[in-house]
Amino acid sequence: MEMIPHLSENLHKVKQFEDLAYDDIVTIIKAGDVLRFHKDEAIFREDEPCAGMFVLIQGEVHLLKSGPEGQVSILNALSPVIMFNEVAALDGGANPVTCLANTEVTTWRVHHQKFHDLMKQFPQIGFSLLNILARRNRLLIAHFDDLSFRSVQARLAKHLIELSDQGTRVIDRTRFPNRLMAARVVTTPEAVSRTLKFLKVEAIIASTRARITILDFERLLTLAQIDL
Amino acid sequence: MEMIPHLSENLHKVKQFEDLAYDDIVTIIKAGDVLRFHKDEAIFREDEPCAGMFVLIQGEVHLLKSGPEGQVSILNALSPVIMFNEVAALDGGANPVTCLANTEVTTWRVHHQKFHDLMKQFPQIGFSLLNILARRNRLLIAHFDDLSFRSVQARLAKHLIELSDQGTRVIDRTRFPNRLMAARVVTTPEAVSRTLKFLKVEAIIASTRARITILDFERLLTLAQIDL
DNA sequence: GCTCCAAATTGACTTAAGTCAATGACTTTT
DNA sequence: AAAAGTCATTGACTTAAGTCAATTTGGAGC
Repeated sequence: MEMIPHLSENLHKVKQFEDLAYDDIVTIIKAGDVLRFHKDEAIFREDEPCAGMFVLIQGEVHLLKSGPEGQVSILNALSPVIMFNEVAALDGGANPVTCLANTEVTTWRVHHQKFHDLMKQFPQIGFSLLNILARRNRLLIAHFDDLSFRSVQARLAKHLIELSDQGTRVIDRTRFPNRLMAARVVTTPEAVSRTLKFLKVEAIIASTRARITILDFERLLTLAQIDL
Repeated sequence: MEMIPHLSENLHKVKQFEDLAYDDIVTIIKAGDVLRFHKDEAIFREDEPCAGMFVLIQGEVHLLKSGPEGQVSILNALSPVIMFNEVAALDGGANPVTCLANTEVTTWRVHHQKFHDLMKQFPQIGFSLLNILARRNRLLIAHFDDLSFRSVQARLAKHLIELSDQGTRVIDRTRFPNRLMAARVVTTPEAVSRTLKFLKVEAIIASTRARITILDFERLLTLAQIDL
């Protein structure tokens, strides 16, 4: 338990836990375990019995759905510090999605019964969970909208905007290979390649094997069908 | 306020309120208003400022997203007694979806600030909201899965199963015209028509202009890619 | 009965996007 | 440096599903 100081610091960053005293945090930490995963390892899989409530401490994880022929659609990419699988932990049902470690990953986990005990003991956890769930809901509704009304081109344009939102206009293709973008946009790597080529020809992006640079944000927004 | 006894009975059926005393329910009712809507009237629209938290008392409402060319994708059809627009009420953001009255409708509504006051006063509301949100989340994840991996044929097969789940093997086409099924399955009325014809030729359903009868549940499940 | 109407059906066509296979470019290993 | 491996790119083809425009159907009302 030499990890408790370190962990408590991390758990404290989880919005649900931010109003709690140090002693309470220690209590909470003791209710769960630290689990580590290697890159590309499955943390849990959809339809399996509830794996519990996780907090991502280090690394990056992907929440995804997999199709009958091994296709993969990514719902969300998570960075620390954040909760996940809270839906299954709440209702005790099967994991709704598959969760893969996209890097070396450190998590903290509580079984869902214990999680319920904690919520009883610290009602604050439950209340802040409401915000998380509301946010997740909005994200999922946005996905529904995208898949209902946007073409692959529009979805990819939107995704490029999102990727560049978090920093510069440059996207490192070794971090985001076509296969990964395809999974996020719900299409194939070939379609990504062709769409990127189109954007390149139109001088909306510059693209080498190593990186994509956004040249014309305005037109990308138009293609993404985003009206401001 | 002659409606209070009637309303209190209805609100009591909302899971969030079931543990509350009569006096508390009266307090809650007074915090909101009863609103009525005609068939096909908009109760609120997506992207507009938070319309508040609603409870459906009577009638049926559709939660939907609308596309740039007037297309419509239905996320959910609600029957009493149930809450809706809780996401916007929680975070105070814009309504995430459009809500249409599918029949004459009676609702009860609280503005989101008052809703927050109520949650403070009656924490039970917040806790049971967690369950609702978890359920909504699972529904949305299922939609994501459907749109990612299932063809129109598979989605329609699934929808027919869902419709017949709630009763017999017979579906009244005057209640569920092609346009409506298309909106639920995220496709066009023509595609619904063609798919129904295919199912008819394959003797999986019988279909007249008035009603659809499911003949072969097993094969419908297979087409819907549902494995039990 | 007949008329009118909205919805369903059907045909013909277009199109976005998936599939499969070949090639090319860069990286890592040995 | 050669070999192997991975990923991107491109071409050729297929296919599911959307579009548009008749045409048909089965009421609802007269």
